[in-house]
Amino acid sequence: MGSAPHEGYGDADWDARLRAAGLRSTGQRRAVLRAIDALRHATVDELAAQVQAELPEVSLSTVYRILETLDDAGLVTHAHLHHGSPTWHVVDGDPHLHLVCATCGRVEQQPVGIALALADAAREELGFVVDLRHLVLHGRCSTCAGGSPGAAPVLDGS
Amino acid sequence: MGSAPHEGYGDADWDARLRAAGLRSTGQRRAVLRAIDALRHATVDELAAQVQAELPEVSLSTVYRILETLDDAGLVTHAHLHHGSPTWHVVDGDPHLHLVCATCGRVEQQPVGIALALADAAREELGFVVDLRHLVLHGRCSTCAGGSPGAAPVLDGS
DNA sequence: TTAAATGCAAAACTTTTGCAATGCA
DNA sequence: TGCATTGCAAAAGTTTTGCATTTAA
Repeated sequence: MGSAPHEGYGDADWDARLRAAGLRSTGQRRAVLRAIDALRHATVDELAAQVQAELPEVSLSTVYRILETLDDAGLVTHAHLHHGSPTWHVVDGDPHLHLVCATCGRVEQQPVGIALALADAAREELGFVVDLRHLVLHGRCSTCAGGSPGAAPVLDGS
Repeated sequence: MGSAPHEGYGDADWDARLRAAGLRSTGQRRAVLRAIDALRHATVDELAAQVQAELPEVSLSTVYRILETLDDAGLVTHAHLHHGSPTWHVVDGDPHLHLVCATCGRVEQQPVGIALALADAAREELGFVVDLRHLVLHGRCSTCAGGSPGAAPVLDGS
């Protein structure tokens, strides 16, 4: 798998990845994969709407079942970026973490590099092996934080 | 800002903290605070069960409303440590982050110190102000990771 | 041909809301 | 007493499940 952030995938790619994972390549599964790829960070109902724009007869329960299957197979993954529904995205060659702004709700992706030192420290000091793909940083983006790059980190309270 | 991790609070403390926050001190609110303090990391239904062991007539909707009120007032907070329900805990003088083991499900708390460098880097390189109180590290604890402190961080895939 | 996947509907579960009764200040 | 809080029940929203039908291999 390549390492450029996002070349876009074609149906043939999804077909191949499904088969490589030992899964049947169905129209519904390819449509869900296309939807996740197109929407980047989407909830179940957003994905279902996108899929149903093409294939109206696809039911919501099918989308749930497909997501579970694809997650188990490692083709997609999800993170709990907001309250409620998890957010889904494609697993490609570039591990990344998510930054979620508590004010405007925007989600940014960043390469995991910024957190490698933390992962090393956790492993060496605590014996804890961090899965950086599931790392979510909550806080305020540069716009909402007032653009002052020197602001103190939010740290009061527990 | 006290630094002993957990001295335990009495009813008088909760009463005082509620009043200091401008809230009425009701039996139900104090019971919810005691339950959160006793259970450390608990979901709504676990808290409701704990509260109802003492005050059986307290309804689930009241627990939801109390948690929202206490969260707004800054007396408690919550994190999405697992799928589904958020996990609640008391806000005391010691900010901490959570380590969640994907294998055994255990939750550890750690002081935020280990992540200060990450917060600094995010602020300086990206202008993003991280709220360390909401930081959750998913991965494998020392027991489940096989105890080998040199294991590579989980980093394959997206 | 055959087991896996899907569509539909119902069930299960979680969280929120309306409103009358209660209780803190 | 007055208004915030609570209890109860119903509603709303989300996710799962059962089963007959369809479909990929």
